[in-house]
Amino acid sequence: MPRSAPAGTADRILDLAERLVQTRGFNDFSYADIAEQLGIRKASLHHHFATKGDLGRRLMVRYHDRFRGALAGIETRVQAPGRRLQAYAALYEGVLRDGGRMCLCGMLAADFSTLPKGIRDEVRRFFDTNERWLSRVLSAGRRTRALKFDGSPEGEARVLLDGLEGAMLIARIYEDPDSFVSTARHLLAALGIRG
Amino acid sequence: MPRSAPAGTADRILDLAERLVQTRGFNDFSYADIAEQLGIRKASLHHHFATKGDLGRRLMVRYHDRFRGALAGIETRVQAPGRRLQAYAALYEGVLRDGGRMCLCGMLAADFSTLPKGIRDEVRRFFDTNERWLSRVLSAGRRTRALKFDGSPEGEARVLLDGLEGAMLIARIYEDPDSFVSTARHLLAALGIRG
DNA sequence: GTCTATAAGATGATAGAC
DNA sequence: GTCTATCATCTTATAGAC
Repeated sequence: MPRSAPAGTADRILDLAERLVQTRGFNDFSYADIAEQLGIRKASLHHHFATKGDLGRRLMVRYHDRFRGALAGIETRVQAPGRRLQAYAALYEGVLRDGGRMCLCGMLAADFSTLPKGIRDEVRRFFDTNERWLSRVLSAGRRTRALKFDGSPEGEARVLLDGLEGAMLIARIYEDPDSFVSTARHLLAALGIRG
Repeated sequence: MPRSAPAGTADRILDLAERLVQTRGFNDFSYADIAEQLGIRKASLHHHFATKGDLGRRLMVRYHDRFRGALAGIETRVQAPGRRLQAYAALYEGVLRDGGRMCLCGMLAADFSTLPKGIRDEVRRFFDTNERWLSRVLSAGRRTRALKFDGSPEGEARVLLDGLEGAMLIARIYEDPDSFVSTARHLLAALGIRG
């Protein structure tokens, strides 16, 4: 397990790109934006990420990995299915409150038709991961009667995912994170989870 | 009430721009795209819409007007609150099935931070209209016990709006309109509406 | 209302020196 | 690994003829 020390230029580039994609979209930031904020020249960025498609794909992979880590962390720290879903929603809330960011993959979903194929595949995989995780939590929760819902866990997982992404999307334009929290609470309450 | 005859160049421009924004986003289409599809030169477009911001704003106003018309149409044709909400969801479904389009305003919500102020205001107004309409239907529906929900009509309206927008956003990347329909059904079922 | 011509700026990307 | 210099291309927008 080498390196994790002074962050590395590549990671600092990804940090800046991540924020830019989350707030402006994939096509509405440029190498010039990153170069300026990093205090480096545009040409140097190409040494770390040959093309913008490259940058985007590796950005997605890192985000996906981190998100998987966050989900694993929830499973370690939190046991009750209802609390796990609350912690899940809190992940989204944190992103939204951090500078009015959109979920990286929600933003890329909007940009989808203009993305290089490699990035598209990663975006789908991200949502697959989320849906599977939610399905498992929902399924286990219903088995122990901690959660209640009709229909398939997969369908219910999609309702949650759709609702949280949409709530984020719209709360952003009103600069009103509380609106997101309200919808999240409604969605969880429908499963029998009390705030 | 003059004119509605041969569509007019301005309206044909808006038709093309509308589809482009809904599929690619506001910053990812150009005057060149429209000029090509319309068989006209780029410079001629500026005669009808001086700037791209102009085009976007007038696009929003037209979309908002039409949507208001569609909502009024539902109120005329459909009486039961549950059916009205089904008809409302069907509006979204129609857009999604028409070439995998995103709701115009959902797309502009993603583009929000890069939009000219005039367009931003129109996008917010659009969502305001939707939320008010939904609130009224929900409120009336609960009064007659046709619909059931806890909390405020406004909060419930936002849950519906968020859910439908998010369901559209994600169904698009899987090219799976049925996924949207599934989430829409779940959301309506939670209000006591049976398909 | 549409055209040609043109402008000024941004974009992602490359070559080659240090 | 970063730099300067350069590139072709695309972007919105304008001037002025027809």
